[in-house]
Amino acid sequence: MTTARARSHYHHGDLESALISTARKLVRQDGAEHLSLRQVSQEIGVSPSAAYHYFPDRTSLLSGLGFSLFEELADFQEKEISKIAGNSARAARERFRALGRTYFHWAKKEPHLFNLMFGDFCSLEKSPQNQREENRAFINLTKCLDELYEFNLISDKMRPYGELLSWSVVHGATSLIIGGHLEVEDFETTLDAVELALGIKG
Amino acid sequence: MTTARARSHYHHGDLESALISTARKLVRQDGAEHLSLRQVSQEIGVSPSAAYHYFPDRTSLLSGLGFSLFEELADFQEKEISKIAGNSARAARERFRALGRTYFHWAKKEPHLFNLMFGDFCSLEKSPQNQREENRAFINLTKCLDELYEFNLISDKMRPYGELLSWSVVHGATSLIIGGHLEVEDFETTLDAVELALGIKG
DNA sequence: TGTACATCAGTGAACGCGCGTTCACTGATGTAC
DNA sequence: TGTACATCAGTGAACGCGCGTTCACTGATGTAC
Repeated sequence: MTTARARSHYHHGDLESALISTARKLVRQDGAEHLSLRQVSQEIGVSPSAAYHYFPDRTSLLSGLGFSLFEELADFQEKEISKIAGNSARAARERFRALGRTYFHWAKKEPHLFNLMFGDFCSLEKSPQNQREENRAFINLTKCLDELYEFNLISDKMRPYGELLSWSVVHGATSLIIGGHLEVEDFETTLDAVELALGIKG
Repeated sequence: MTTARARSHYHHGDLESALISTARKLVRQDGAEHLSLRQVSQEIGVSPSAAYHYFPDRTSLLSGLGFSLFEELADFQEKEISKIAGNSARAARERFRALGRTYFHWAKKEPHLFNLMFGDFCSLEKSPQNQREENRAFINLTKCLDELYEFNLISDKMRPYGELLSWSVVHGATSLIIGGHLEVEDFETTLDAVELALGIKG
């Protein structure tokens, strides 16, 4: 970006990604509903109309940001998972919990961004891109459950419900906690409950 | 309202509740972020400043609406539950599922309202009133789980997780479905999973 | 290597808008005597 | 029962604002010859 910017004062060089990252910064602070194109442009130091070369309107900038956030979450999860090495049952269990924890921690750290991804379902049209990134996270979950299953840590009866149950519980607890309806401590208890439910422990 | 309105053309008679119910109507259509006091006033046929006798600002009107929505949801759940009579294990199970279903159906029918209650966590300050109404729904859940427990339908091991697990799963699946990340059919599967998890069936 | 020119990526002024909120006001109400 | 008056619940004009979006434009770039 520094080099790109050095090219010229007139041409920004990488405005599209600057728009996304500045939008990220502002949504992070104020929430998606307060994002304005003018504010984004001003922050970058570019005229208000420049953005229209990249996004037809405000909504599609938010969509673009949404996509990049799904990427970001998946990256974050994969990075954390990869820290837990080993082919043991123990490691598999830890990876499973890590998967849930990273989801929660990310949301807890960035509630406004989380809300853009999952809360403002109406302003965010469901693009095929988002679908794809979501699948990436979903595939990670499936891999993790398969691994547990191979170690006989999930009962046959429960395995088919693995993805749906895990994602719903983790997402639900996360939402309710950042919404102030449950306590932070409840998250680990919830993970315990899922493990018990799947037969992983107990 | 008709009689109250008939009193006079100048004095509305019941403006406070008219503000809430009109706000409800508009949020229902357009989402909370698009609610404007001017629009609400205009809809009622009252000057834009009249609302300030009842709500100090836009945000507190939304809070007021939020409170009334928690009431509404609890009412709806209680009404549906009460349709299922009987002191049998079977009835208890049906009441449990009904509790989850009403939550989901309500959200599915009114996604914008649901989003105001649970999604826009940032704009809605957590009033003691909301707390109370939420408790009402929570108490219904506890009663239902206790009943199942008395019929030996929940294992000792899982009973302590009952509320947390049920609420998280139901809330999570609901959010993900109205957000377009899961399919409508997944909701019943999710309920099956919770029942299996708690030991209610299987 | 130098130049003409199409294309790209910005500018900046202007549009019309609806918004939240304030203020001094006034019409209606109901109560005390 | 009638009247004076404090209180309540509205009015409507005005404020200043930031917004999304459009448009004709221009400066920079890079490519073909």
